[in-house]
Amino acid sequence: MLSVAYSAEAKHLNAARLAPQPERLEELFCAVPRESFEAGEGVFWEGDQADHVFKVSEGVLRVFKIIADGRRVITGFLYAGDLVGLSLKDRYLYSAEAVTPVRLRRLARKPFAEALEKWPDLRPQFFARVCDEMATAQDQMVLLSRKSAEERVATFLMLLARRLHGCHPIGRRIHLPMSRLDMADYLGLTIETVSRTITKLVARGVISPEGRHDFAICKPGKLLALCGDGDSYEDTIDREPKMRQAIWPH
Amino acid sequence: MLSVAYSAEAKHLNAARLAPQPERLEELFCAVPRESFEAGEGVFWEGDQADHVFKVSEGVLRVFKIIADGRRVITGFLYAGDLVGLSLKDRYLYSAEAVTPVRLRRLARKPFAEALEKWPDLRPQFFARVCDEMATAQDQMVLLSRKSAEERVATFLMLLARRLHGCHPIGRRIHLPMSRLDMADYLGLTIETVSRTITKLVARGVISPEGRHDFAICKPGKLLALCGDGDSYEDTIDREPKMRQAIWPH
DNA sequence: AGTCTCTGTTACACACCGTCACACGATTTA
DNA sequence: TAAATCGTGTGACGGTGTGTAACAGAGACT
Repeated sequence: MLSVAYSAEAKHLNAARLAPQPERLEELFCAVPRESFEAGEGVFWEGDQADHVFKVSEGVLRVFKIIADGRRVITGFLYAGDLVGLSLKDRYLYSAEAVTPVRLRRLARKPFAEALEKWPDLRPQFFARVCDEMATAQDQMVLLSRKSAEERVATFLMLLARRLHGCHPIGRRIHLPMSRLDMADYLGLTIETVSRTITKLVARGVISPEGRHDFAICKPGKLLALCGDGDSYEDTIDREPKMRQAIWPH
Repeated sequence: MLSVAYSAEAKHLNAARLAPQPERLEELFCAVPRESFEAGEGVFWEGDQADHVFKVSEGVLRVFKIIADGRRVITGFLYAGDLVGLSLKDRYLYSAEAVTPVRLRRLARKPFAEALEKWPDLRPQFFARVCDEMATAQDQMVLLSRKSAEERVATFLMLLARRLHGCHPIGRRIHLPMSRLDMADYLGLTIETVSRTITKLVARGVISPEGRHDFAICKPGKLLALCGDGDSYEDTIDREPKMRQAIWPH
């Protein structure tokens, strides 16, 4: 199963460990075939032996934990380009399911780890990924700990807007591929509260619906203000596209 | 400033980069003198140039973020042995202050990073640290997202009990060095709710106060049940002391 | 001792959000 | 076509936790 579907990356025909030095972490995944998952299908489960690292190439994934009474907490949504399973425990810390139809590439830990050992240039990139994940987790803690329902929803919309901003430099449109329940479990709210809050934002003209899962941002400034991030040093202007190169290890 | 105050570690008299290969990550910090901070004093601030990595050797630190209206979110408490500032951004993601009088060792990023490059055996340990931090953050998200006030406080008490458990294998006593406000900002509650909830736990005989900042756990089983972690695969029995060695990179 | 300050506790009214219930539209099934 | 199912929106209602208090205790200081 060493054949590669994606011909543009055909220069890496061999298994990752035999390939020439990759410049980018993502290239490690080019050597393995893509797998497909239907919407709702599980990729791995919390507590499973954590044998693989994944790279999403299409679609959206949700990662979540379940606690007593079946309460679910979605700790993140993962989009194309994101890596999953980097947390270096022997077992997965969370479960992962496809929100939309998903295509991803799976790499066993061993070759992944060996690649990191072998090519030091990859390590800063890897650190940067883990670091971003940590930063995101911290922001989420802030959201869950101290933000109101409205601030949570606004923050979520801004998050998605920024994410799409990467693809569509213009365009104030957001697409919400996940259900209201997913949003609720991500934001620490209920579906009803999410629904009502969105309705309220629409009523105020901050956003405007274009179907159930698409919205236009009519007042970006207002939406940003509603996030409640009136925060220390973070500037209001869009930061430059995320540096994927870690600052250190030098 | 190469002299070392702590004579028991005098074998590492030189700067970390010149020292013999350390077996443990912590040893990197032996070469630098300890600094002292009074209770309430700041160590570094969110947004500061992240030039240093710290190891707490005595006392307790709180790390936190501030958002609009001065709302504060404490993302963690750090005890002796914990490392701070590992997140690999160019700027600190959070601020750090001393809860109690604190002594810590500070290492510039450069020698720290160089040590990681030079001695591959240290990398798994470093990964393990970051990974633990990630796992803790996830648990905290669960707590903040879906747990009731009582479950939050119970979880917090169990956390501290387990932490002290490392030092005192027996003894069902917990010491809360931080104020109720700190607890509240960590648990996403208000001081009043924290206070009320503790009172309730005392009234039910689950814990019993021994001064404002010390409690005895009278019914450990009950307290554990109140945590709401009735969770999938996590066993009820105490896990073996945390592995500090990462499973991989092998 | 007496006073001041700081932290923690308790009380009560209120707000936000969760719970429960049902309606609506879209899609699937009989 | 009718019925069922699912995701979603909206309303009424109530509970958990909040906010504003006042109060109690423990130290620190004169």
